[in-house]
Amino acid sequence: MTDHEREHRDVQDPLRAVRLAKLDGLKALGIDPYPYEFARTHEAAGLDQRYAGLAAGAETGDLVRVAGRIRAMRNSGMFIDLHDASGKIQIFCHRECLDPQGQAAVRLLDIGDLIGVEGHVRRTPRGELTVNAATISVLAKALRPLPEKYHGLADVELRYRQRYLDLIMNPASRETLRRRSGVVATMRNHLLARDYLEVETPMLHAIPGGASARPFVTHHNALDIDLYLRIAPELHLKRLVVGGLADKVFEINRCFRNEGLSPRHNPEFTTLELYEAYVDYRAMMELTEELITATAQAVLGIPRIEYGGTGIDLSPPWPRRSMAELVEAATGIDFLKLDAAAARDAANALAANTADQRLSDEAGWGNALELAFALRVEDQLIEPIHVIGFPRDISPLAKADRNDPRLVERFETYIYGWEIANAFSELTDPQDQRARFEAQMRARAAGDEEAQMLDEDYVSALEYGLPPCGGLGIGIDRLVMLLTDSPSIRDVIAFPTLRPR
RNA sequence: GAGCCCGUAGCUCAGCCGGUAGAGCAACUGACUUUUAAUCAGUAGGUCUCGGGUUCGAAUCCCGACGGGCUCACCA
Repeated sequence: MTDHEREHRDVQDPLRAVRLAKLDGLKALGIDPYPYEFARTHEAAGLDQRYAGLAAGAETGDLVRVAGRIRAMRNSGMFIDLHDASGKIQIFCHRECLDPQGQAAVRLLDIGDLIGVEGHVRRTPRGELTVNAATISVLAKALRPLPEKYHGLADVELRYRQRYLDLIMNPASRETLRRRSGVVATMRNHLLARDYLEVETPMLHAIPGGASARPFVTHHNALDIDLYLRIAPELHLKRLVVGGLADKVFEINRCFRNEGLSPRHNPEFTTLELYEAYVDYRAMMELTEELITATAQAVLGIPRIEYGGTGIDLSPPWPRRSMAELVEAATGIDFLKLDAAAARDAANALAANTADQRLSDEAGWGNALELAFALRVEDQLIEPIHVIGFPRDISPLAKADRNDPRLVERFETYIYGWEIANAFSELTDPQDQRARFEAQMRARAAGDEEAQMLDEDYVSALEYGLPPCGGLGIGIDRLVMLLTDSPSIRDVIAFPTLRPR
């Protein structure tokens, strides 16, 4: 169906025609169905709280003004359930209290309309807190009907495409997105309280760096150049530390990766990235634990989550185990004792039983260890854990391990088998950084589309001197999934990417 | 990108064993004036996602397209 056909059908829709006729009826009464303001005195939850002690059957002389969306009408409109963002309040429309224009207007109201009501507060004999409407203001006439009141909007596609309807109908959807806001606010406040400076760095990059991923390409007309939507803010944030803008910086914002969609991948997703001068990755482990337990505490009240029926205790400290150690525990193979060729063979042997990927002959020792980890360890890491001892060849921006040149000072934090955080002792040696980039460029030339590109200006920045520095990234969407028991990333993103209809 | 599953009234769903489509809610008409998914009586509402095919006959069987979900691959 084309847009034009859909629009035509909407115009033909009898349910819509009825509402349009009522709209005209309201105008005929001299009522503006789309007015400019309504001065309300209370939200529903505020009234509930204030009148918690009001006895059933009791009336008050208190005049209040409330506003919200009509969600139900009973007894031919005599009782109206009015919902606002805070909750529900019942409205009573009776000729003994409601003015004549209000009585006429009620007959033209529909479920879904937004109205404002002024009236006295009472509690009905059956115990429902109620406003006896003296006047009714139409605040927005709805031309489309709401979904079914009991089952709500269940169709997942419609829930994502018409999130506004989902939010009207499904309290759980409102709760999830409110918790998301709570997570972000908690992290921001936590970092600001620790003297981190919040900054914003470019979304449009000439060279997409800071991660291994395929970027979106776009075009700037005036400059006539292609630009890339950023895959990570990392390199710009460290430039700010080089400049001494602050010793601690952070950014909470979107990244874009041109890869497949899944219940755990949206093309645009939100990360927290932060950098702190003069500390190493061990400080980042402590900070990760602080931030995540603080958010759980803020939105759940306890440092414990329940995800898909699995209870997970987030209480710190979390164990720190090396990738090689975990792989050996799972497979009996000590990759630290293998050379690159043997490691490749061992990892490929682990993949042999499944349809999994295999390593090419050029793959390094680190790629082999990483594959073994992904195949045999990753999804077993349910309780929070910091995986340390990452291979150097898959970590071009991390400083070498102090004791083992094959490794770097990097960790990833896993919860429920998902990578939630990724952090390093940042590589600050410009010559080493150039060599790492060059190795990436060779991998790229060999066909690895996700290998990182050489960013000359970033190397220049390092040549002016980046202090010893810890860096940390936390994936906000997945963290929110865990904290809201959401099975799909689309549940925690208000407007997830969908194919246009 | 591959495999499996789904698409019926505005919404939630039956019907799928082929015989021209049904319920509840929403809407409309009326009753009822202290209800709580209000109730009662009645009315109206459908290119069964779209396009082909098989058949006397297709919502139902087959093929294709479109949209979605899940799994896998890439990845956070």
